[in-house]
Amino acid sequence: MSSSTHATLGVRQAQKLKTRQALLDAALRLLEEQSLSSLGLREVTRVVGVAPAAFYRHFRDMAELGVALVEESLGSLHVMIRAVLAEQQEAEEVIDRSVEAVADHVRRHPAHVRFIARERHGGVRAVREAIAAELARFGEEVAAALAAQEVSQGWSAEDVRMLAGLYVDHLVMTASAFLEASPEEGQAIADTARRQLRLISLGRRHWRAA
Amino acid sequence: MSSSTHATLGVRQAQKLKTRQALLDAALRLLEEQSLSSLGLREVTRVVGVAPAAFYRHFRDMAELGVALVEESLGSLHVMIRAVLAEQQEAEEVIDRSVEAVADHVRRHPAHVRFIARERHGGVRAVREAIAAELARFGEEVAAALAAQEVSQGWSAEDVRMLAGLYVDHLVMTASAFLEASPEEGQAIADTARRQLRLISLGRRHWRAA
DNA sequence: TGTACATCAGTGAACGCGCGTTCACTGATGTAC
DNA sequence: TGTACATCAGTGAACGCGCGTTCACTGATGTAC
Repeated sequence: MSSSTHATLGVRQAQKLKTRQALLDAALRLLEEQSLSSLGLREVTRVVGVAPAAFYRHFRDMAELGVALVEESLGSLHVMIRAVLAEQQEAEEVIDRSVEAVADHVRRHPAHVRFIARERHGGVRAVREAIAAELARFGEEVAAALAAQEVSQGWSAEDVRMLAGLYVDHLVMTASAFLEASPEEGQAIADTARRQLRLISLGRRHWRAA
Repeated sequence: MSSSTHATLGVRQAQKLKTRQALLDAALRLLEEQSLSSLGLREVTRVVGVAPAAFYRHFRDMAELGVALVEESLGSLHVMIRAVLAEQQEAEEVIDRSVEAVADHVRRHPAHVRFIARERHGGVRAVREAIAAELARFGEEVAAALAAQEVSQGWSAEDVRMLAGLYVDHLVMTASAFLEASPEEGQAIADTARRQLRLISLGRRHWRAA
């Protein structure tokens, strides 16, 4: 049942999807050491083991492959964020849980995280825009969750959005900090991230009460 | 007196410096539309109007030119940060002044800001490391300034550093937000940035008093 | 001040190489009857 | 079930092009006397 998608697709389409995924995987791997605007189509097909021309059966160019990678990369992050937001807990617990979830996500999908950090301001417009649009959606989602909390009573929608933005930016910064850190440094980064979130949480509780 | 550096250098060295600067300027201009790892040496020399081989009289490769650009780009930012830190004012004024200074800096040096945002997590290790080292120095400087303020009495050195890190990250995020925004959007970004800093400032005043 | 030699920033031609893209093709899979 | 034809993912050869790097060079600038 879990492979029903492929089962109903027929051999030909299933094989096509497999090649497409292999291209995405190979590109993601190669992107750990370079940026999208310098990644060549031939490099990718060489790793996969298909002819260069086969690339065009799946993507118009590397920018289009990059946009597909954005969806893949932020899809998994999206799942993680929703899981954390869904839990209803004490502020302190939410902070610990969030930092843990980010660390875990980076451990599990380092290449995805690196890709997003690298291409968020990278040289390929279509990819930058896809990332910006997706992160804006995260912001809206976080804002909706924050608005539903008691602490946000009396907050303007705009203030909630500014706080959500602060959280999303902090999330991305923390994730990319974990990425470049050794396991020992990871502890220090987690610690700093928790304290930063605690300070923001404090500011939140005293907002407009100051 | 302002051109004494060149005057004492002799015609030959002065001319060499001029070409070097022309290479840096051309590279910075080309980097608005692509990333360092895809920028070619021939592209740069073509814009400057010198032979490709002349490049090697100034830099070993594009990575070395990139590191030189980091120094140039963060040098001007450094001046701006020090100016803001030097002013002793009310919290509210410091916030307004900071956001204004960042907006102004982006207006004046958009290519420098774009370069730093793009290559901070870009595909060239030496450049990433140069940026990280320079931003860490900013962090130390901000931490020292924060530690000297009344509000920080009783704060541990590590807590001051974590707050400084939050400010530096926020600075970079805000600068790159300004960069991608139209003038009208710029107002909204400035407004959001001010409120975020106000919230952080609130959290700071209630730290360990909660 | 003038002369003879040294330095060296920039030249221009040459090289081998990998790139993106095109094209007619092949042969396994899919479809109609 | 079997047959005849259509589809189309992947092939492999070919192309023109711009790349980074090398090299011996040139001629203006610098230096020693």
